[in-house]
Amino acid sequence: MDFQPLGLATDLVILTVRDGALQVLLIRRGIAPYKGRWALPGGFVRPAEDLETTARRELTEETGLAAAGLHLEQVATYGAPDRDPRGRVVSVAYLALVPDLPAPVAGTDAESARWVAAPDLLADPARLAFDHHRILTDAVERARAKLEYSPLAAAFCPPEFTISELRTIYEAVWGAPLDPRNFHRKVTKTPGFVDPIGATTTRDGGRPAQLFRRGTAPTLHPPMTRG
Amino acid sequence: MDFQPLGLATDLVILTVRDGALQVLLIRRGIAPYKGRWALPGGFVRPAEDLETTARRELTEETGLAAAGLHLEQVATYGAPDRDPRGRVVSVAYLALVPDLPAPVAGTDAESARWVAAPDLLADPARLAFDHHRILTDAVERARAKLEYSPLAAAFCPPEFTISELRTIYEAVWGAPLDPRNFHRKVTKTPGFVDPIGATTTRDGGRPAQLFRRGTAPTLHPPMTRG
DNA sequence: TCTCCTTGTCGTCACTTTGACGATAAGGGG
DNA sequence: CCCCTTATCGTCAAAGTGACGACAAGGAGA
Repeated sequence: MDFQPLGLATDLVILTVRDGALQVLLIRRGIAPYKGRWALPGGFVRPAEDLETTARRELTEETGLAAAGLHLEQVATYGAPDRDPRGRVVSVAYLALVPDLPAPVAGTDAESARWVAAPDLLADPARLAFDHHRILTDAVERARAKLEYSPLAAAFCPPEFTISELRTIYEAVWGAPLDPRNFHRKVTKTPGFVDPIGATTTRDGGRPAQLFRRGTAPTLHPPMTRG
Repeated sequence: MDFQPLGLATDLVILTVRDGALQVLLIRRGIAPYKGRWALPGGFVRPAEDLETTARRELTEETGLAAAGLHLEQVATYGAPDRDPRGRVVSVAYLALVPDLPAPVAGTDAESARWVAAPDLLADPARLAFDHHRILTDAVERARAKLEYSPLAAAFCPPEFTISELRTIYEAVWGAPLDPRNFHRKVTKTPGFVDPIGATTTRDGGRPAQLFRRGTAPTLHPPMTRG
């Protein structure tokens, strides 16, 4: 066996859609290195703790949300020898998708945790600590790709949602407007994407809209088309 | 910092297409645990060695192939606390796609390294050591998905190949026959998938076939359709 | 050499899906 | 009650797909 001085951590890319924009949860680092800089939330894996358990624990700690129902998936692992100046730290990155709920950044003071618009971060490779810009880039690309072939956009929505609300998610994540009529047709005709709940809502104004729940299909056939 | 007794390893899923079938390179374990069982090739990450460097080094060691031009990508990281009875070992899995070349399992004796048909392995969760069945499952699914939206099938081929040879790759990886005429139309009409080399070959028998090289498109629009 | 066999490549045709966009439905606010 | 907003349905042409016929161009064997 080959044990060496090595830290194992997970970093979280927690995405939500607020005010029609894709946002990432960042924390301001209180200690060196990169003290005072914004970074992805993360932490070390405890002995005998599974990687996903670590990620889910941190997700709860940072957002105050019950992590049980939230979507969480592994994205990639980053292990460049010099990625952390303190020593060898290998980080497993996870992507979490959370709905835009009332109590977002609970449990931490507002100074040190914030939602930040993803496009701004992606445009500036130097704004985040460590290699977190790369992690964020990979995670956002993963999310964008997943919206194409999975019904995962619903993970950004409350349990019951309208087609328009779902479209808002796609537009925010993909960063491009979609035709409401074609989107409606596509979503309702793709088997297993959404199931009508039988009720309507007027919370978006205008004509009352049907409410839907996420369907059971693991993948969409045919997929949604980007660009 | 939080250093704990921890091993960091990489495991390789090296895929090729031989005799029209998708095959995986396995090695027979010479030491406990799982002594005598078949397993994915892998090894520990050296101090100050990048993860991908480790993977590429092992790819060369196991196959005898110059790893420079081979496709190698990270798949996922497996870190269940009990996945290795010797202690906590976290493994980063990589997927390699190699062409069916004359000197496949060089540098090792034939007893301890072998190409094995992937479908057989996938069908029997108990045949591989550790959690390697899960790793293999994830890696093969990744490969199958990538053939849909990327020109990666060419990584299984020699630099110059015919459309039929490419179709053989798809059929082997997806495990289903494809219509030669529709496949030909699709491949040649998808921009950036393949570029004609201007020469022909009769190595497949029958009418001479155009030779192609892999195109430059990173993704296929529209994608190839499975099932 | 000629015929047949094998594989490669081009076409056709019906059907589905997509993108663009007009039109109508059904609430709420003045 | 009119108008504004959003929801939802419909239409139509263009593009893509699946099924399959037909011909091209080599090699093998009679």
